[in-house]
Amino acid sequence: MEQQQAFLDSLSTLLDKINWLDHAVLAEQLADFKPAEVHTIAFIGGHQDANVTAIANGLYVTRGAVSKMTRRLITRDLISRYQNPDNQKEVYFRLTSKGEAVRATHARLHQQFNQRDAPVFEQADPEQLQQTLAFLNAYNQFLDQQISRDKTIES
Amino acid sequence: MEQQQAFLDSLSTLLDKINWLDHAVLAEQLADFKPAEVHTIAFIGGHQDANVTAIANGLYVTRGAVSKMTRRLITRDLISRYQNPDNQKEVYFRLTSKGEAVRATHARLHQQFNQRDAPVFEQADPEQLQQTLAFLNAYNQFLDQQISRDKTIES
DNA sequence: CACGTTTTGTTTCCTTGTCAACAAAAAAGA
DNA sequence: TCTTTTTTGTTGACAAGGAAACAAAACGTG
Repeated sequence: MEQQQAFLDSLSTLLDKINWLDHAVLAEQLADFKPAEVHTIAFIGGHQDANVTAIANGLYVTRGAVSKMTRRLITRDLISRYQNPDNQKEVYFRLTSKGEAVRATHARLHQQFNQRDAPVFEQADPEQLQQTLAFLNAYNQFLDQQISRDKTIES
Repeated sequence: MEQQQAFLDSLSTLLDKINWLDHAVLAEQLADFKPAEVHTIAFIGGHQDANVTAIANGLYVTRGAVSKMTRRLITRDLISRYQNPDNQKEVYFRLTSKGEAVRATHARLHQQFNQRDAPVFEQADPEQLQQTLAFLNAYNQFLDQQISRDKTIES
């Protein structure tokens, strides 16, 4: 049990630190764009025909949040909105050329972040790394089960 | 490099899912309290003589955020504020009995969350678990170095 | 001690997100 | 087909936090 708590604490602070470091660079290199804007642009750039619901699920935010964010990105000419002729309900998004430029910069910075942390992965025992990935996968699968079980109970 | 990215993705979505599941229970069992309120109460309950700066560092938020939150918690009679006679600058906090009750409920729910995920830890190879914790520790230490290096460069 | 520097806490404005209520479209079922 | 249910996107009120500017207290050093 203490091990379990230690794991979770380790995990949360790890991500807190990474975000802290990344954020400083992002704020400087993509100064004209808010973090959430870049985040959404990156997702749309990586997922063809993404609609509001898909983006919300992918970013783990509500549809309301996505609806507002996409509206802003459209007015800033970073994404464009389109629909399927035989579906008047769903709304899809794609990047404009301006949005694509942001996505490219973001991808470059991400590689830079990876390089920053690369030593940790190079110095680690490959076996240890493998074991870690395996455990994270197992945990993720377990949580997926829990979530789908929750959803069926709710109904 | 793909391994590194896989690791980070795995990690982020893992925490997203845990938060999702926890949040549903918290919202129901501690309906009168916002997540951030409970979070702050838990920290103060676990750290004697916590001042604004200490809480901010511990929760990875700004002092401004803590200042606002503590003000609210005081008006809701969940914490109380006190100072040291020989220091007119720092402000410390402790839980009221009402706050203590919230902390206790929160602790109980946390145990419940741990029990929910216990199977993952029980079924995992102890060696695998050990390796995972070791890797997380190594990564955390590396980031601590990076952060302190950043701070010295800034100056 | 006195003066400049640092630390601490607060406040204001802005960004981001949730929740809940809603309307319109699509899907499901009788 | 017609009706009911579900899905999808939007909006408004509000919660939460960050950044920057600020005042007051504490510290450091000549």
